[in-house]
Amino acid sequence: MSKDIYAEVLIEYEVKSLDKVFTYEIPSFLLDKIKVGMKVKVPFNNKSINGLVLKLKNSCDEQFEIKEIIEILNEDIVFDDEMFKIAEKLKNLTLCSLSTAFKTMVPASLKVSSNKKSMAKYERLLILNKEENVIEEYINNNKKAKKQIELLEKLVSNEQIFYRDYPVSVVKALAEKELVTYEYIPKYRIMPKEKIKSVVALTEEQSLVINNILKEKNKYKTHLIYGVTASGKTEVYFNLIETILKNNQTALVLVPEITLSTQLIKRFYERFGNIVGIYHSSLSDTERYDEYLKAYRNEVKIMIGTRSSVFVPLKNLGIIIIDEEHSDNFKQDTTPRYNAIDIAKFRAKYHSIPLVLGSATPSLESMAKANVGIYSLHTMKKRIGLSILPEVTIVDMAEEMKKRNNVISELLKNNINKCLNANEQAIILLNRRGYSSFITCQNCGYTYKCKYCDISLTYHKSSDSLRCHYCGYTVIKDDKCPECHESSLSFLGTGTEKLEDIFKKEFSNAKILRMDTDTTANKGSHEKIINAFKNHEYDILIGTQMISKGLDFPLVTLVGVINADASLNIPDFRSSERTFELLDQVAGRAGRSGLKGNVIIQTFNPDNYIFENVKNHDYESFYQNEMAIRKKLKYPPYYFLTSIKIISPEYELASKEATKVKSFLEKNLQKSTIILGPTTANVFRINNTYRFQIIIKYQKDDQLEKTLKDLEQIFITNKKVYLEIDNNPLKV
DNA sequence: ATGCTGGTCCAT
DNA sequence: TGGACCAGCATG
Repeated sequence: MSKDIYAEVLIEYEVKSLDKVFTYEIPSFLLDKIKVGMKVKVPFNNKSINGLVLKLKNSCDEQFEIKEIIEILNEDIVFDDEMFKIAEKLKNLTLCSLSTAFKTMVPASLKVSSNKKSMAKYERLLILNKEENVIEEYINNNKKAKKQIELLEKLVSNEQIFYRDYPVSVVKALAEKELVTYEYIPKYRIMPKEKIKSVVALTEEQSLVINNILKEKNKYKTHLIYGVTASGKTEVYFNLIETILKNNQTALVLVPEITLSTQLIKRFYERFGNIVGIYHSSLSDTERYDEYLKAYRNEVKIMIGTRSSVFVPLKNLGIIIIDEEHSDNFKQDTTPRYNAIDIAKFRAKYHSIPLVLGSATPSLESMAKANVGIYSLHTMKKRIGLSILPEVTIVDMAEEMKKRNNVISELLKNNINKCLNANEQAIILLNRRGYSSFITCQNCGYTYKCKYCDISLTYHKSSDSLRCHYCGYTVIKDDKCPECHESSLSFLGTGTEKLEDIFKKEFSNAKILRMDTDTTANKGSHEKIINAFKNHEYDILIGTQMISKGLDFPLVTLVGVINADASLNIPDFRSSERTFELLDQVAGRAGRSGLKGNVIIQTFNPDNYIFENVKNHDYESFYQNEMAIRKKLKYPPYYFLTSIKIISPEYELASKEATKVKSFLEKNLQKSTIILGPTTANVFRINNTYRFQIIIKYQKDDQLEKTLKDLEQIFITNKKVYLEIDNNPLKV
């Protein structure tokens, strides 16, 4: 048999025009070393660049000059068959280049490993450096050094002590005598020394779900766990994973956002110890790389992470769990626009294992699939422990306006006061950050708008500036209207920042805390705010949707929603679904520890059907109502969507090309497919580029994939017009 | 993506 | 006539 002396190499440049393979010769000194899936350095266009070996072959009938591979780059990770197939899948789902697909799947530092470790996120854990009898002896001989002895005794009794827990002098003294030393431990991996055994007795409901899923643990199947809040989904996950581990398999757990899941992660550590890995975007590059490698080397058996961890190469995968499956965060909103759930399905299929989706408010798509039997549905209706569902009241703000209660209704005000008097806590939701959402001149009607985008600027009082929430463009506010030079600028639309001011005036004796993207910009500030509120250092927490999820504050008995219309009026067919979910979630923050909870929702549209459903905590009715609307309007889950944006810095060009795209689609897609547009996109101008949008609605169209690929091909050479194709977009 | 080619244009 | 500049092209 002749040796494979040629290699097909994928070039690392992420451009569509280079989305093909180039053949290289393998030099003799690398002949038996190069394998498919390795990173190599190759000469390309008079430069030496990185590439990935896709295939080996022993002949090459091509007529051009063939160059030699220079060297092998990183041998830590060699892509296996599954990774190749995932990359291919990702490419087909999102129409990205293969190179982009691979880059998306691996941590950034896989390029070339820079071995410098940042210690920033590490803690120094003290450990005893001598036999216990030596320590005892030291303790007996040095009775005066109280702090030192206290430290040593704690260590002897297996307590966790960190370098920072004691004065430097104390630790140094002991370290110099070589009695203690320390090791660096990644902060996020600090866990209690004792694992907590599974002591929790399962409810009947929980056991049933577990058994039903495990019955089919050796085949691909998507399971939807529809479990109301506090029904004990986590315990179900734990039990599933325990069984999988016993089988020598591994588990992948996806969560929407790591900052909201610290509680869950802690419980995982307590339960499973150091076989748990964490993977998300706020780890440093090195840390991400480490975690990735640990999974690859089968050193961690459970990986918890956000969207991108769906690509982590766990060995012998046995189950994939996606918690809060309805979350938008599983879909990436930059290219490649993939949905982690789709990738999870692909991997589950590849391994013939179960995929478990869990939520208290499943996405309509998932629930619809469960209802027609594509997913198997597991329902958990019973709440565990003390928590009782709070009472929800809807307030008609039109009525309140007549009484001149512009922001805070009488009912909300009374309830806040009641809450404060009882020394309990309140959460106030306002889904709009900044001070006021726009500034208009009362004299001439001038409104501040972004220079580059088609968006009104939001006023931020703390910096006395106006900011574009799309591109970040910032200007300082003038004292007078820049148009007519009158002092008639007025602040319209209330944001969290203004609300904080209003609350501070209205409830002057209460301690008020605000949480939104502006107050959580710094690392760790998110946790700080949560902890401060949990410790009852504050009475009222004001925030955007950030405060609606996953948080558990036992003393919160009141939840107020200032303006439910803010999210309801977003021009998107999913806005009702998002609002229901948001309100249901935030309502769940009230009364979690046996205290009775109250939820007050203010709206100008009290007749909207979703409020009735929110009031009764009635997901099923909401589902029925919303499904009827989706059916009528031909939206998902009844139809699939694809969005195509045609983007150009030249208005005329964008418009013209958009029309051409439309006729191309009409020519090539099936008759049953609906093509809408082109219309100007939701935000027509962003960063000085104009965007038109075409929406494709279809139930089944065999021509779609090919047509979209052809369309991309046509635009490859067009440097002035850019296409943005989004299959199954979450936001239209 | 990016280095190379070959053309245009203009000052020397 | 040489060089600055740029669009178009090929990259193994």
